[in-house]
Amino acid sequence: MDAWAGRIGVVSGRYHSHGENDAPETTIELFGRCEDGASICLLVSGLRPTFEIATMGKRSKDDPITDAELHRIEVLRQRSDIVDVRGPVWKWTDLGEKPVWTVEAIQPFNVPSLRTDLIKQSWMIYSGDIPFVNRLFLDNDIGMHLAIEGHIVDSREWDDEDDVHKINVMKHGGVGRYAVDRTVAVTLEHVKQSEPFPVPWRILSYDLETSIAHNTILCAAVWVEDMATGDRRVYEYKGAEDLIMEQMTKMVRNEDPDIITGYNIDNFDFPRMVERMEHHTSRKQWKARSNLLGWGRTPHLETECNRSRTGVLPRRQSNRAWNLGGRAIVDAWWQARQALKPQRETLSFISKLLFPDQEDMQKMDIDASNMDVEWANRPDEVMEYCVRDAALPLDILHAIQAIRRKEAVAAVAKVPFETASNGSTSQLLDSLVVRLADRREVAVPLTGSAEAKEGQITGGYVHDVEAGLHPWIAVLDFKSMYPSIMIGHNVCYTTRIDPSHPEQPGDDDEIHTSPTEAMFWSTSYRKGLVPTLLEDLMGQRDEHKALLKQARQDEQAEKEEFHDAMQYAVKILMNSFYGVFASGFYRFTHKDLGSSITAWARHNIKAIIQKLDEEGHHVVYSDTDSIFVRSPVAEGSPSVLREDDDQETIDAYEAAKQAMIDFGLEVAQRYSKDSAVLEYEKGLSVFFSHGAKKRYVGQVVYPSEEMLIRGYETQRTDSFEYLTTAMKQTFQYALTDDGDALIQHALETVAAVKKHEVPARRLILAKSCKGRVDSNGVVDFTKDYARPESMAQVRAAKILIERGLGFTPGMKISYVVTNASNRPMQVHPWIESEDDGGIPGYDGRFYAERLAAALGRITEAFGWNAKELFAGNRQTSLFSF
DNA sequence: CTGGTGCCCTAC
DNA sequence: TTAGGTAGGGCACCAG
Repeated sequence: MDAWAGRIGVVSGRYHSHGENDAPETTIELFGRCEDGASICLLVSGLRPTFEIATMGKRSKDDPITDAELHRIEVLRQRSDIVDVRGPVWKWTDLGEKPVWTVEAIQPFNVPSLRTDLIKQSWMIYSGDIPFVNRLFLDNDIGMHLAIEGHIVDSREWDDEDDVHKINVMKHGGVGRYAVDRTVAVTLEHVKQSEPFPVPWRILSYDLETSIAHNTILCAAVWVEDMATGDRRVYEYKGAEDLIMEQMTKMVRNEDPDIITGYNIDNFDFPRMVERMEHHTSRKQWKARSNLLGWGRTPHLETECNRSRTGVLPRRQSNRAWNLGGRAIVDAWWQARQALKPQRETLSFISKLLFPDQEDMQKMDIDASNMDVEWANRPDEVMEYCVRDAALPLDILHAIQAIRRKEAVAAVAKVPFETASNGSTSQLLDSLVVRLADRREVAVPLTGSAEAKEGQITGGYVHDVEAGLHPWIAVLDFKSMYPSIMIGHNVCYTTRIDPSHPEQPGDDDEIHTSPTEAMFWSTSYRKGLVPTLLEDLMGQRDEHKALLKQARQDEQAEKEEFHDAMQYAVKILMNSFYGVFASGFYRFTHKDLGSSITAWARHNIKAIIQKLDEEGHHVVYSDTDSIFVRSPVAEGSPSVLREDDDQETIDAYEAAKQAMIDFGLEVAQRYSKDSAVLEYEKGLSVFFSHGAKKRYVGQVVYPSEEMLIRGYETQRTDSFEYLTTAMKQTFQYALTDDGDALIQHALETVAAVKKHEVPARRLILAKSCKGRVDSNGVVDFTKDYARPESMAQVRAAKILIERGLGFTPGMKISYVVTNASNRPMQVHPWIESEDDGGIPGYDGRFYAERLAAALGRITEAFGWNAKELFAGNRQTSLFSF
């Protein structure tokens, strides 16, 4: 058999159980792509399913193992469903140091029932809910980029008329011939971590056009791209529905992509294909089902069709991401929504946003709401449209660098690509925390074993804002506040001092006591897992940032992109720690962790605010980890420069700016203490707020020149463009203290919309709309909304559904208010393909009122309130009440 | 008209 | 069945 060595990127993994009960074997199948471009299935043998047990109750190293305990272990060893019991090893637990035995089960799927049984027999279970594939990543300390030394057991080009290769694959623990270029067998010890490298993924993007009348698939288009070269190929399918599906399935298995994408495939294309598969076949016809939709990397087998996850057929558990054996399914809609937070979420809107110059990409030449007629009359154009819509998701994923960013997250968290793209935050952290716990001999509790968190913990402190304009504001920020608190105070599940714990500090022990009175060991006694990991991540980030800078200098674009993605991934991961550890369910959670972190944060920031105030430096605003403080500049210093200003004024402005910078840097230095680093983030020549927390605007003059807006309607995706633009202009005037122009502009914009002089396109509102679609396509809103009919976006969505225009739960619904004089107000969905969105006009009064309300908060500081803005003058309103 | 509730979206 | 957190503003709706 040919030896094979090389580097691979892992998309996802799963396991296959085989062997007899008296000689059970479990093989891990890792799927992915080799550095040379070939796809691969790696068969890893040698890992056995295990978990750990210990006795109940408190314990310390002073309590030796008793004969009774050894007897209990011996009884377990005799059980037919236990292969072996090894140990013990003394490990840290929240109830003291305990001897921990390792129990080997027959197969991974036997673990849950065995676990339950042992709990009934009063055993504590540790590491008992780690998915088997994860065990390999943890034990070998590997991530998604691997270096392998194995041997080839199968290759795509080999003929196999007499099943020789199939039998060989099965002999090495496989389920049969995999639909990959090469299948490589390897033993546990030859699976090693490699340096990260850009994996030459193959991505497939597809789009279906379907009949509105019959739900059938009319045609399909597919693009396949090799990321290494950028080469793309297109496939088109039409004709009988079952033939379309069979041909597509053959193509998928032949092209063998690692990642499958499309626009809204999670909620439309995949559910539709499964539904059509079920229409054409019964559950028993596994072969026919495989032929229609067997897109996984595994052979077409009955067992593969019956797998509830990572099998040959696409599946999903409830509303989570779809899964498929050996490939990752990444919806371009979801990625774009997360990355761009767009105002609207249709494919055409996103395309226009990302590729404004490419008009042919956006041309809407097909009436999707009338697809059956369009297909009957001009099938070629429909196909062209379908081909274009299949290509766009690839362009979108490139534009937002979605794949490389997920790959970087996977590399940092040391998980397969699929876990980074579709998994939860706690899975990413688990990967790092559990592997360190194993190395440190800390027992790993089960998820859900922690005491449930009752109610909410108190969060960050938000200082009241003073309404109005404030000149020369220095903005100071704590650098990674929560992570640095966790490091600085050694906050961890494993360092918390519980009054009932056998391990108690003596008088000489220095400990950290939080404002909530929770106590933590200092690092000199024992350093926590979390502080260790966070420090390591901080170091990694600095490294990548330095290499990024170097690559930029050397103009090495690829390297620059890589280190930027890596440093960003590290940042994301670091910021996830607090949230997961403050959650109620994580395995290493205790309610004191989260509340201590936020208590320290509030304590620190309030102390600084008070000290600054005592020094005479007024703090105008503060939120969680930031402080906005008035700088001591010369009295009468200008904070705005105008074109005709004389040199003296310019000099005074520059002097004030310099004073602010000096002040900011000085304060940052003086108030930084150990790991709590206060940074001088930026300087504002003017800061404005109407007096509401989390809503402000500022003119940044250091380190760059820009307008900074937070919270206001300009930042919100459920506002309308006309308001957003008007408000931005208003802020410009506010920051230059030009009250007259500000009021004039506000009055004009309100008056214009009142008189219907504004095109409806500028008044589109959009809000996310939940709902559940059942198998018949009926949408139920009552599970998500207390009163669905009272939600404007639901009413608009119902009109869309009625007209056969499709509805995706979670997607934004665009609508225009057509009549707000009655409650609930009348709304109309905006339909891009129709003239003027297919709406019968708009309610000018409604929009004028909303605009006046929003702008009125700003203009109030300049003497005009919302009612006056709406009326258009101040006099009448004085007498109107 | 007012106050309470449900919901969305944002800042950190 | 399903997994990062809390603080906060503001809108629409609805009961009284």
